[in-house]
Amino acid sequence: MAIRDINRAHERVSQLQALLLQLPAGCSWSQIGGGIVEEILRLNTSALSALQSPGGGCASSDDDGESSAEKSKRPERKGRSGDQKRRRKSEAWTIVTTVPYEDGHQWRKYGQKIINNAKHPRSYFRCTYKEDQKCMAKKTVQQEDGHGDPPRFKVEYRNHHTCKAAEYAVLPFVMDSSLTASMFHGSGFQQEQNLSSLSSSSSLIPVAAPADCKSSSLMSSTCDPSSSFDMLGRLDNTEFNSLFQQPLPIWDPQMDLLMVEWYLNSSSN
DNA sequence: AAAATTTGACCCCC
DNA sequence: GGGGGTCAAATTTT
Repeated sequence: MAIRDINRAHERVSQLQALLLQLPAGCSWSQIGGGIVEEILRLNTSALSALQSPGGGCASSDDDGESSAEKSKRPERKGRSGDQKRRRKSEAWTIVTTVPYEDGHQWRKYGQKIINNAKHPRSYFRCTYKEDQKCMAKKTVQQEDGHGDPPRFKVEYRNHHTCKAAEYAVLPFVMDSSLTASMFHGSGFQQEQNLSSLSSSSSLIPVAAPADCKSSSLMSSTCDPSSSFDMLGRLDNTEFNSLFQQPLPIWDPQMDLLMVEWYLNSSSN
């Protein structure tokens, strides 16, 4: 479906934009690329709204007539004698996002399951480098019932990445809209000066926000309700402090995940 | 050919 | 038993 492809392109360009923001301030590549990215995002958005005008009832077509009469019996499964101590508590954390698959890490899907009271199946992913680097990170993705247009997904993570690739990963994420809006509008955060000061900071934290957050000056792309990735900015520790009224932990490869945890904790109140 | 996904079977545990 | 997580053969993609 064309709309899906455009949405996908939008996500990827947004990611590219996130990468560009990491370049040093005033870097000409960053500025040129930023302009290009902005234009692509604009084109995507207008193409999307053009395509979506004939109100297509995107009733999720549930094709269920799976007439699998015969199940080929698989050879016997080897007894699982190797019992590794798996009583690790294995802490898990979840986020809600419209971009569940692109989170800066590489994942390999290893299963999909229909869940009892859910309309959509749940997908299971593990880190691509599980084999060669013993990285035990996993995640689970499930689309929430209810919305259709910008579908929202619950992503549950287990185990932090230990692979080398985690060092370079960036995590743009989207979280609950009401929470985000209140954060960006409160706390006397000056919205006008952001882009320049943000891009000159040394250690930056990726932040993304949903469509209904209108303070688009944080980032160069504009907010559009039909896009799945509306706003993305980066904060240094000073800005983080004033925005969230909390000291910024030392940056490390897992910072993205720590930040998500903090968001979630502060929202459950 | 190699890597990733799909998909039903298997397994654990409530 | 059955819900849900995982395995791995078959299939698809690159």
